Amino acid sequence: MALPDTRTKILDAAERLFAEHGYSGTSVRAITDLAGVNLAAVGYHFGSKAELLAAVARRVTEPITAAQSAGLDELLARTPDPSVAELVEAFAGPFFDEMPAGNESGARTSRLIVTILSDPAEEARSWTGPDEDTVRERYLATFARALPGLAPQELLFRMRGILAVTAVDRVEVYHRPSPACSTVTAGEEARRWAITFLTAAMSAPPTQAWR
Amino acid sequence: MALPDTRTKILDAAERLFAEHGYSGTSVRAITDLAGVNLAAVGYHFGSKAELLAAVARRVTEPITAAQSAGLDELLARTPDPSVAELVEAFAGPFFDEMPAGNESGARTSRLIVTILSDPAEEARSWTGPDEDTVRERYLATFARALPGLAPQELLFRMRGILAVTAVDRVEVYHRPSPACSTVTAGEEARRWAITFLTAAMSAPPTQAWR
DNA sequence: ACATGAGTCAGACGTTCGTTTCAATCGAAC
DNA sequence: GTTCGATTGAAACGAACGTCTGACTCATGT
Repeated sequence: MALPDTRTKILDAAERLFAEHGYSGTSVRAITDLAGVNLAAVGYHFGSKAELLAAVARRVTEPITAAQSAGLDELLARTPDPSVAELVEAFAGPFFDEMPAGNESGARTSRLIVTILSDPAEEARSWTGPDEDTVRERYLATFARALPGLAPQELLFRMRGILAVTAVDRVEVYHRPSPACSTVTAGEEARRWAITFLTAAMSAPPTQAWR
Repeated sequence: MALPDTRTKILDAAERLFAEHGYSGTSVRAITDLAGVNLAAVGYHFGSKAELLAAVARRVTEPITAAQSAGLDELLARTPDPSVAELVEAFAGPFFDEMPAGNESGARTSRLIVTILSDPAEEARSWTGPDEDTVRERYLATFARALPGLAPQELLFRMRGILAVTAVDRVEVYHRPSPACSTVTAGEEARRWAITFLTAAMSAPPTQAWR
């Protein structure tokens, strides 16, 4: 078993700390301390704190984007016109697959995605590649075929809703636990709830007629 | 027309900067510079940066929470068993009312709510009062009556979904003024779309049977 | 006229920030 | 054994951070 190299140790520590405290709230020193490496190693391997964040973000989102793309490929190979439920599953599923039930690192990964997506820091918004846009456009087009009569703007609104629910659900928007729900929701259960919730939402009749 | 006093000027500037750059990303000096007041005024009027955030957060959320509470009162006075659509409207509506179409300060308010709700900084989580919890519990109970057969955990999941959609949609509105969506950033249209989306989602059949 | 107290001011406190420097170290190629 | 590029080490850089101090302003009450 080979020890992780300095670069990987930095990425792991940064992933954890960015997820817990955000970009501005995490110092380079805290990262190198947790990683057990020298302070200058961040500058050497990544150039700057902002580029480190970009590397962390890419490492986390790449498998998700790839799974979304592969899922759509499979779906379209099976049937030319997938159902809304199938599309929701293929789009939202990979977010949950990164977080198996009881897997602490998976929970941290989800938390990281949310933190980065919602981080207002300028550095947290300029790391995306063209893949994310491509996948989103492909799903948009397929959803449009499955939901005729829905105006493009409203479809876009609903797709943002998918992202919102899958992502923000991972954060405890209510930071206080409700007395009604003391038990933590397991990953698999949340996945099924989200699919149910989002499939119904996506299938809603158009708010206003279009065409 | 009376000029705003120092305390209000600080609150206004802090609201804007916290919304744009988050808690950790905003310095006290940036706030006082924008407000045109002395640096020490923050310490004098609020004690610390964390307490300033709490004051900003309370000023923004209080009218929303009050409107949610009043809306539920009206609804229950009209009918003992409101529909899911009515409940969604009463719960999610006030978030949109804070952002009239074309109102820049309203957009900033929405952005601030999201930023504070999702800010991982410790200081961003200790400002809520008991009102938010009370209102949430009341809606939870009424939703539970309108949706028999839905497990409490799944109901809580769905209520988080409401917040996720209303909140994160505002982020996108504020940050991505893409030309395709510039016309739809109007508050009233997004409001109707959200109600449609969320009513369908809340009305979905339970994922698993309960009781 | 004078004392009072809330409010404002410039300035400095010690700390932490991201980044940089440069010497020391290592492994492999020659 | 020597050389050399790649990596790590300790230390320091200037800037910015949140907070605090003590003097100053000024309307108000006496």
